[in-house]
Amino acid sequence: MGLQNTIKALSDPIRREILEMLKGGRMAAGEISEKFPVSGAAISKHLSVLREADLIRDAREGKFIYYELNTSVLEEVMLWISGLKGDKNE
Amino acid sequence: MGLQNTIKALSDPIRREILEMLKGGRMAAGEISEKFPVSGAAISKHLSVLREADLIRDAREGKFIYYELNTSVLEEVMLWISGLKGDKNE
DNA sequence: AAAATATTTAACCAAAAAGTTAAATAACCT
DNA sequence: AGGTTATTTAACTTTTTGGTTAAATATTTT
Repeated sequence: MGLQNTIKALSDPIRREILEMLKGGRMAAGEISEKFPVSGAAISKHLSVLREADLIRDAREGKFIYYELNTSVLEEVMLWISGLKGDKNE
Repeated sequence: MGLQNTIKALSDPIRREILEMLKGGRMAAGEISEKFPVSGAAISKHLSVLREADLIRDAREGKFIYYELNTSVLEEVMLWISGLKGDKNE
């Protein structure tokens, strides 16, 4: 966990796009997967990177696993960047 | 260039540490290099990743090449994150 | 219980990233 | 000019990342 995991998770364009999709609300893994030209297995791995970074949370509902955005860990990134910029109001 | 390059550049811990060091003012490549347990060549490559992302600027002065922090491109990262968080005041 | 569906995990592969040492550049100093 | 210092570039190796297909797991449906 921590900043390193968060930024690493954000460093892939597919993962960022997944997060953007989830901004519109929770989605099942399959729904997410449909939008990308890569295999479901590849998306599943991206989802687990995002989950390990705590950028998303999952909830099984029957056959489906729903994913939803968790933005709380982004605060740490914002703070780090603000610190670098030397902002007064972190 | 763009968000992808910036975040990618930020995703390595050595590179982030370099940026933090430069917060204290410009430093020559060799000075930066001393602080890390990797070769000068490795640091030189990190510096070029950061330079290509425009996170640092370089200026030769005689034998030395000084690097300084450029935080302006971080704005884009902040905006992207803010957008994800759905912030009103971007 | 067997078949179908949704998703992950395993085993593997290729491309990218990060490291190394040695050679090339560039500027300074006798 | 020749030697030393600072730094980068080249060539190469190792590790990590992101992808694939096939098998495993979980759940629902028949």
